[in-house]
Amino acid sequence: MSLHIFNTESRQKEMFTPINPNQVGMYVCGITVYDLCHIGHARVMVVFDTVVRHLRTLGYSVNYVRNITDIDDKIIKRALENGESIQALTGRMIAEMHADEMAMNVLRPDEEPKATEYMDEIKLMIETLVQKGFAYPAKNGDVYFKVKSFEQYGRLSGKNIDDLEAGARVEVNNIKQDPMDFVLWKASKENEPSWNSEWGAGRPGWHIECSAMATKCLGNHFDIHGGGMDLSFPHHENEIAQSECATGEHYVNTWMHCGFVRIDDEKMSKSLNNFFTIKEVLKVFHPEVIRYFLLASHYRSPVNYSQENLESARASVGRLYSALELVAPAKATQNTAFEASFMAVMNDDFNTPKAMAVLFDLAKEINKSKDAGLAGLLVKLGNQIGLLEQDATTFFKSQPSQSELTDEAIEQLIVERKEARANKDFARSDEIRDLLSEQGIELLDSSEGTTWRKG
RNA sequence: GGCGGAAUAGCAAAGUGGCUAUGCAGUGGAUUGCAAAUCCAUCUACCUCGGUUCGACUCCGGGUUCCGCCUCCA
Repeated sequence: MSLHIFNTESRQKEMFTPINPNQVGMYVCGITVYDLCHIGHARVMVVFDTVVRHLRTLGYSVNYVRNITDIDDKIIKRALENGESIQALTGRMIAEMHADEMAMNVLRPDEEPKATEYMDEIKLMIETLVQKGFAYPAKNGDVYFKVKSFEQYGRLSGKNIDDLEAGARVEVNNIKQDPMDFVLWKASKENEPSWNSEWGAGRPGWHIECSAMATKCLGNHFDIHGGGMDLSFPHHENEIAQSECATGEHYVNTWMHCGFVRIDDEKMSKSLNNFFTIKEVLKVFHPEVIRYFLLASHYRSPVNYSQENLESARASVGRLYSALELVAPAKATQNTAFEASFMAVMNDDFNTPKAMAVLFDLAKEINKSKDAGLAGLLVKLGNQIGLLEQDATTFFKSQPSQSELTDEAIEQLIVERKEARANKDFARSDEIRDLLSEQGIELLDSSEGTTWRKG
């Protein structure tokens, strides 16, 4: 049983074999930090977090690198609008991003290189490309990559250079030798942050940042490179061109791209202004509910964000936790068919929806058998994909809710209801149940007494 | 125009050349003072038209519709 991953470049599932046995180098394109992260960003974070967790479960030592783009046109523009410095803006947004990740139970990457801290590597790579004849400085101080000098350009996206030119959506620019050429170094305008270089003051283009950082952190040739679908062209195509021309080595073995989060069947994005930030959604839904929602579809498929879908996800996660509330987990039972299926489906290109189905089958078995070892196994397998990390009671009490009631006030009402029930005053008892129900608080009676939960 | 991806029950979402996916919701029953949770049973499927096949939702071909990329984008 071995891991198979769908490689965007070959458009098929391939058996995964790391370059160095037992070690995996993985680079994922991170965020441009000019605003808060939205649910689309959350998907990339959660998907690749799940990939890393599974690779580690398989015993690989993973070096997970995810960059931060902390210099770019949008950042400059936003800082100016806000009347704050670029560092203040990016520093704030990076802190917010880390807070979002922590809330979502996303493990921090092993390295988070920032573009502004890799200027030497970036300039060196551009220099090499110019020296080797793959790039040229233009008269205005920009430096461009000569797309036609790389014969294999288009091999990742399956695009043909001639078709691209016919598309006529490329920037009109008489400074470039060819309309397809893309910028490696941008001459700075007045009042823009800049770094000195042999081509004059400027800053790097977006594509070269990733090539330089990935190469510096993981070497010229590494195992996995990931990102959102929209990055496969032109960003990743350009990375291949830059890196392979500069180093002369094959850049990446496996390309992974995750699908979009949609709103009303349209891509969620900042430019369309139809996005929900992670923070907004966390106000309404528990982080594990959001994580479940994102993993309940295959990572390459689109997911549609909606209130209904999140509510359904909440009920589903609740079913898993109900089993754990019913049976306190003990040490996980070893060598079960459940675990074998779970591993098998995860090894099949990270089929998390099928992995969930295994979890539900397991939950059903726990409900029937009351087997504490199986409950432990449910927790163990859930944890492998970043779910079921909480105690069941804590989970049910920590659902975001509109309730104004304090825990003490709720307990108070439960005591009052207990007395009413003892006196067979069921009218008052039901009144209290309804009152709490309106606040989103559910009461659960059992032989051991009454407990409550939110949601 | 070029390249790529989708169409599965009320909703969400996997998958398979013949064998119950799974979850939410619904229905009937057990259980409960009433509920919740749970268990048992149960109703809803594979866009369309052809072809291959003993047999296709699954393979092949033609349609239709939707989405993404080709410009910054996760």
